[in-house]
Amino acid sequence: MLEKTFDPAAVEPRLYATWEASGVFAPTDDPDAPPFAIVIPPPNVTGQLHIGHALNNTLQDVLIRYQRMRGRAALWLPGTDHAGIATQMMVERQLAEQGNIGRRELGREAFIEKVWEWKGRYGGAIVQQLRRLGASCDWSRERFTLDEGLSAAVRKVFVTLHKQGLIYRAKRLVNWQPQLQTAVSDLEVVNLEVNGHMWRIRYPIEGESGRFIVVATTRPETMLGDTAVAVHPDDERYAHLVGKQVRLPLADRLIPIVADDYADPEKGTGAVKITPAHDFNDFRVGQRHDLPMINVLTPDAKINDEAPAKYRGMDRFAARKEIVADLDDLGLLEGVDANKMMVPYDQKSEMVVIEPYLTDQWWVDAATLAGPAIRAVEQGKTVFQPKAWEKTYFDWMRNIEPWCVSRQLWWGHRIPAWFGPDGTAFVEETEEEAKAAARAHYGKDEPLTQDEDVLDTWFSSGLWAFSTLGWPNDLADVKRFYPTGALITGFDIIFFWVARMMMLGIHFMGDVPFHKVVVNALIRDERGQKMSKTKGNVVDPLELIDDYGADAVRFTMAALSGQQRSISLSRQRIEGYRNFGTKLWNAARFCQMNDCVRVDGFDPASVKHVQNRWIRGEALKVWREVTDALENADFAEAAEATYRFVWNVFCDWRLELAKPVLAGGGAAAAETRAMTAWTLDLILKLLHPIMPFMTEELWEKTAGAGPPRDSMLITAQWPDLPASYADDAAAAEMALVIAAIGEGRSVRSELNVPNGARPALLVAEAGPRERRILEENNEAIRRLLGVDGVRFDGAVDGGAVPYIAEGVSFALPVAEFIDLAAERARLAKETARLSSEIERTAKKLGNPDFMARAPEEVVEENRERLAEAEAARERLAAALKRLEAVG
RNA sequence: GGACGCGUAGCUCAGCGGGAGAGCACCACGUUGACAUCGUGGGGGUCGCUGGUUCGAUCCCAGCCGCGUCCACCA
Repeated sequence: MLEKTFDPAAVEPRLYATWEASGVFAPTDDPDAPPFAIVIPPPNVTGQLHIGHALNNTLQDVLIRYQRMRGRAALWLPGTDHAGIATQMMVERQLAEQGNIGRRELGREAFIEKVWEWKGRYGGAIVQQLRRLGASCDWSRERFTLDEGLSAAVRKVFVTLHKQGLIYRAKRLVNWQPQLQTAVSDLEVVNLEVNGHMWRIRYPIEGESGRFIVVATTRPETMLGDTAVAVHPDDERYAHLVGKQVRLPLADRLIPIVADDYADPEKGTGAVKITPAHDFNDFRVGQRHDLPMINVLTPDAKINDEAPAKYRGMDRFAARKEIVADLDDLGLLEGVDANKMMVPYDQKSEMVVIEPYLTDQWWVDAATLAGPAIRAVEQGKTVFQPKAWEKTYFDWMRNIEPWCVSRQLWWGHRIPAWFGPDGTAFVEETEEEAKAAARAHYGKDEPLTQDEDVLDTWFSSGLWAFSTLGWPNDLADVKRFYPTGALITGFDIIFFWVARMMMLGIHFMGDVPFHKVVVNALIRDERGQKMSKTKGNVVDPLELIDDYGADAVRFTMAALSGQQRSISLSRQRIEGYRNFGTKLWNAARFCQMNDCVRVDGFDPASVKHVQNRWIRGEALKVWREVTDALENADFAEAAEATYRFVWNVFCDWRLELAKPVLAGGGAAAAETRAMTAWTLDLILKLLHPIMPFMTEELWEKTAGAGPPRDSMLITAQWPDLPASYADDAAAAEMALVIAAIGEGRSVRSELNVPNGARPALLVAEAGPRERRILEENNEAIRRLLGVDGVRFDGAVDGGAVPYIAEGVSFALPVAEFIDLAAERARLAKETARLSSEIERTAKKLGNPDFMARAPEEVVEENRERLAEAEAARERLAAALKRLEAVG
């Protein structure tokens, strides 16, 4: 006998261990099985499972479990990302906390060793957490972006792109993170609004004592690097000054006034200081006018030696204050205004102001790679779901900028470039090849030094769809599983990751990395607030799993996944889905108590009893719904369809109506038992992708009775139901009995068969109307409930109204008779409603325009509606009359 | 500044040309019964506002109001 409730804490770890040990997570070896692969969006190796992972990985697991049951060679390839910046920072922080020497003192090799040590000890916690969620990843193929194989892929891609001219080295402005002292990509910068100032500064015009040109700036310290002042060529106010020079205050340098379209007469004073080394727009102006580029900052954003001695070594913000004060002293500060402005911050910390900074970096020609990636989506080779994300993808791809891929970090893939004594770069996969290339170049051996920098983490992630499959060394899995079936990910990494995988996948594999991108929403708290540590509203999925079990969490994730923009998560919701699991568990318990055991060779096509024919048709319906939903990666629909079927069809009606039949015994009961067991089995299969633990447990618990199970549920075959299961006649008859019974009050739950008691049909309240309905449908009910005779015996002691059938007695204890006044009011209201409906519909059918232009089926529908409403009104009128007679 | 999306029951959301739905919450009744409950019934909505198209608009179009997100840039 099943326990009263399912105990996730005890069952889930046991089942997971069984699955994992049995090797079912690996794709089948069957060469005829069509392949279906998903690569996991690799979580940071430093990461902890958060609610977004729970959503994302639940959906992947649902899909892969479904495909596995469908008989595909289903591969879910897991792994983690080395997450250059995040990991390096974490280990550095830890070193600092432990009072160890810093990274630079430690030296590169020793530091990297420390990071590996850290990874060995703490890294990969998240892959254990994924197991708790039930993720059926093929752990035997787990990958890490810094694995040797993936590193080989990175080197090969980098070198190939370089030889194709798609990677190059250039000195340009980059987004510089001064705290880490590395370049970051545009995507790693976030612009935040802050209350700042705009200072207006007088630049004295050379040779015209006492005359100034006033420029406005929000970053006065950058003036030390000014190399021009620009005005608009058509700006008459300044036309006479173009070509003259100003003496740059404090720096005491002469710089020209140039005419350039960039200067906007409407903005500020119309004259703009040009600092090519510290501003992206100014950089372009500088290039156009061939201006010098003077960098005035050190890598940690202090003023450098290009500046007057006074400011050297000062932090950029301290220098700002000082410079403003000095300008004021010189009478060169015209004014200062409060100014709301957007300031670039480091996206990770949102604390460190990013500085445009002039450095040598490696760049990927993203615009060239983007072309085919755009076309692939235009042609539908890869589709986004929801489709609206394609526009986001196109907008970004069509305006893509070169991608800065070098990072001045230590933890990551070292750039495979070696420099000769004259600075010539030799980009090769190995040092030997670089040496050979250098020898060919110089005509003799020269000492080479490898580039100190590493690659952007997203460079290796961009290869994930094929590097994890063994490319470039072992192509067997690449041939089998590439392109993958679907990518399921959050919209926040469409640019970071999806776009790069598209570009690199198409370029190197000649085909898209995945046919479908399922984009899921951001999860918020129950009040719609973004979860954040500072707000303290972060929901820990592991805690939820502790409290409700993984199945409930998974079901919640699937059910909410349909929401496209954001998902509001509340515990109440999870609780509701946990209750759903309990409902199913108890339905199974009921089946067990009533000996609903699977029968060898049972064929649902052969069932005779109308209840069994009906549930067969309902089963076909839900099977279709769930299968279609999963084929379309519509997880919410799959969840809802099973929910409705299990609760509202199977439990509410099927099991309730089966009770008298089961109690009646004989062939009808036997058939009903077998059909019930078959239906339960179907439910377990349909629900397994979403609720793997409970369904597997029930599968196992029901294995003892009936024919032996030949496999675990996880590898059971997804059913394939014949269309012939649809039985319209049975559906119609059952609709009748449901309507008849359902119109009475409190009937449904009362169709219970207490243990050891005589089977009884208990109706709490049987008013005149219920009695009438039961009488009128006596014949149908008799047949459908599978009893030989049903007789209505009238009230007993103001309490019970027994039905006596052959061998079965149904008692209808009447707690209270219906409040006749209320019932009369209800009927009157309903009659009024019907009247208005009849009036409206009749009017519509009398409208010549409607008759002329509405589609035939709509007209027909309206005719039917009219007829139904009229019939219903008549019935009600009669009922009302009878009621009045009773009253 | 550009783009995308969203305003439907108290809450979270489905629906998207042919007489508005679900879950939760709420109220009432029942519950020795497979059910950490469960069941039955009920209240509650001019489907953001204003126009337009249509025989017919919650649904399509335009404008407005409110909210959210992304991108760009602000000397």
